[in-house]
Amino acid sequence: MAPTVTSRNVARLAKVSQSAVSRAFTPGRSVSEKTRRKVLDAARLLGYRPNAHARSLITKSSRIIGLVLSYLENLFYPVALEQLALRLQRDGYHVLLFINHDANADRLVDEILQYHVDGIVLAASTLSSRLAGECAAAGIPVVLFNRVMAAGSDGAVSSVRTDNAAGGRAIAHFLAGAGHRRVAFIAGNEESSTNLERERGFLAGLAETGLKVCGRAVGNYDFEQARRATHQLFGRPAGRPDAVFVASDHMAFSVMDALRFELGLRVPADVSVVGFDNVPQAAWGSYQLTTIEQPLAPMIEATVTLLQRYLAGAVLPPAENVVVPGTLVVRESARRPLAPARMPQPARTAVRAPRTKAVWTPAT
Amino acid sequence: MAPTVTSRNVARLAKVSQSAVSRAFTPGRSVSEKTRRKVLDAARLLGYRPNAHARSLITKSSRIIGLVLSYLENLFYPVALEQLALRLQRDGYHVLLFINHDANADRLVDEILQYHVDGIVLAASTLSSRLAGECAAAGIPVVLFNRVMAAGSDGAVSSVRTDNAAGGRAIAHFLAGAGHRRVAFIAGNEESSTNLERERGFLAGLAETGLKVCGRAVGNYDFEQARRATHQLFGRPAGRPDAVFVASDHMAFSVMDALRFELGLRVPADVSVVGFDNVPQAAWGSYQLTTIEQPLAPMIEATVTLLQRYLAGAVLPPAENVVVPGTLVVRESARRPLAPARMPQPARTAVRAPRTKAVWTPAT
DNA sequence: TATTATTTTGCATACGCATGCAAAATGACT
DNA sequence: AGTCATTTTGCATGCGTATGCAAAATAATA
Repeated sequence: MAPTVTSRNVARLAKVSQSAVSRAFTPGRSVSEKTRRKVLDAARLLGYRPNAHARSLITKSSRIIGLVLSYLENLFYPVALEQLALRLQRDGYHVLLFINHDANADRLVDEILQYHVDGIVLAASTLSSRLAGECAAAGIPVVLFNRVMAAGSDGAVSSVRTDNAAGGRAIAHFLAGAGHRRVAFIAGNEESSTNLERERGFLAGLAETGLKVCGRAVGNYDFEQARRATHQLFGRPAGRPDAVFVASDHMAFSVMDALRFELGLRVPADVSVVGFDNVPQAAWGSYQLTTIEQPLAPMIEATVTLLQRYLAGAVLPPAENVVVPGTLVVRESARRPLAPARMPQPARTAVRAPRTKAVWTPAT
Repeated sequence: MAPTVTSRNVARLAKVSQSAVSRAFTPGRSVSEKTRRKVLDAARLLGYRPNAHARSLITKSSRIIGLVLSYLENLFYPVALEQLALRLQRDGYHVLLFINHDANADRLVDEILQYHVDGIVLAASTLSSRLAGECAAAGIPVVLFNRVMAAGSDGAVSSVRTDNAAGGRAIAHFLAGAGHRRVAFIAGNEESSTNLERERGFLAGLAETGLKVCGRAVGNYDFEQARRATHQLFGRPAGRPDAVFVASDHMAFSVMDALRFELGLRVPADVSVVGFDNVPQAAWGSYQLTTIEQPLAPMIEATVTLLQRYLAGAVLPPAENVVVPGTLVVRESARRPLAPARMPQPARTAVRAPRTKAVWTPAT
């Protein structure tokens, strides 16, 4: 195989010491312009680049962020992934990917920790508190993306998410304002914090307008299951809902297709459909989906900021839960309110949850 | 920060030597069951996991594969990414992600090589031959995914792709067989090998049935540009095509939306639309897109096989270009032929291109 | 030019682990 | 119990780099 080019080889060629080579490649180190030039020339000649692994062994920083994802078919995650990776690259970090279908989180954690990543972004599965503890013990910061830890978990972990409850509530008022009285809900994964919050906000919003949900089915954030849920709710004419809030855009597309092409219903004439996420497809002509936008840019920014706060500090800052406001994007998949929707309080406000004290303390 | 747990700590606790710890964590090494147990117990107690960077420093294998992608909005890539990452995880490898929007490949290569990845999968941008040379010099195998090197490039690099030409040809015969006489083409990125091959095959296929393309526009694999291309081709009634082959599904969705909702044309009654890729959305009710399926499973398998052939061998095997057959998936977006399409020769055949000799030789 | 302040450089060492080698331990067989 | 084959173990070293420290070189000042 190719003989690895080391800093020593460069040093010899440039007639300087190995340390000089190292310093020439480390911004902010003391090197004269002359030797720096000599080193870089020699390095280019030999095709040398510093070995990141050897470097991380000493600096104790791999400049790698572990990202845990599950299914990528829902465009929300690929797009977020792209943004996050780009943002991190700007700062010299890179994303090591972990796909986690089954919830076999044990092996996953082992694998992640072996790489001594500088941080973990979790956008799949819910972190067990045991798992959070292990990362904490290893001194690795974890940021939950688009999810929070189950209430009552002991380990406090930082998180970034959209204000799901406010979004659900805004949708309730929007639908009620449009005169809908028979409103249904199609849930995602019932365990997930996103679904719990969206549903809670939705029900609360309905209650504020004197409504109750008239149908509920579970789509589990899956395209096919959402289709079945649609048949379940809209299969028989009797007592059919005239509006439905679907817990994610990805499912909402399935719902619209099923309504139109399998059940012969018109959207929005017969049924109003509202989603959540505002993935790119929501703007496509075939769907024109009214939905709550999850503002990716600020979410990514918050994620990176949280990570950096960890990386910078000698002392570990407390866990923080960032909540970003979502925006109702009105398109054509749902009837519009005649008058602007009335809401007791503004549904979208920047909410910053009270900082949770970190339970885990840095081991020296 | 957390004190790093090393193999020495474990060794001390387990009352064995550091080498014993190392061996206990390396399958296939000589350790008695007794000490192995002792070591694992101590390791669990301390929360020890071997440091992948230190390990890779010695073994000269990072068990990391670099994956270069650009835009993830076209679902083909996220899905491929997911499959690939899963497949590699099974073998103990992991994916380090590089997003490459602008074609600033120089910095990219520097970054990748620093991590001493065991291999590179390139699914974005076309590798300049200079770049291929650098990877070769560093002894890092490169596999192009869904693309090939520009003809005439000196560096031979392995690749895996669908038989794009055969696919384009099959589509031509399919459309001609359905009685279409005014057939247009919407190109992707005109530089890309995928587009070149698909277009070439399409034109060849049309020629075989005595047809010529009656319109052509460029969508550059972009949703919005595909929309504009559609207006360009179908904007005026005079001489309007009655069928169009769009170089990717992702663009085809845009084309269908534009035809239906902006130009008031019916698909397939007024215009037949055919795509390429068979991304999940192609099966969705709103599109029901007739398209060529890129068989992901065999493509991933071939990619991994190629990589492993490199990783295993002490001597570098020659570059190999794997071509996998695509399948025409007939749905509702295009008129169907009355009689089964007649084709001089079967359009889908497993073609394995002649092995290209590797131009670069291993440096020792 | 002599003296001091400042920058640059090289030396030596450590990061955490795998591995060749020889010593020790174990097992097999007279 | 004694000899030999085999397995297990520990020692020592090196992978490629960063960094503290002291020596050397340079710049600044008198």
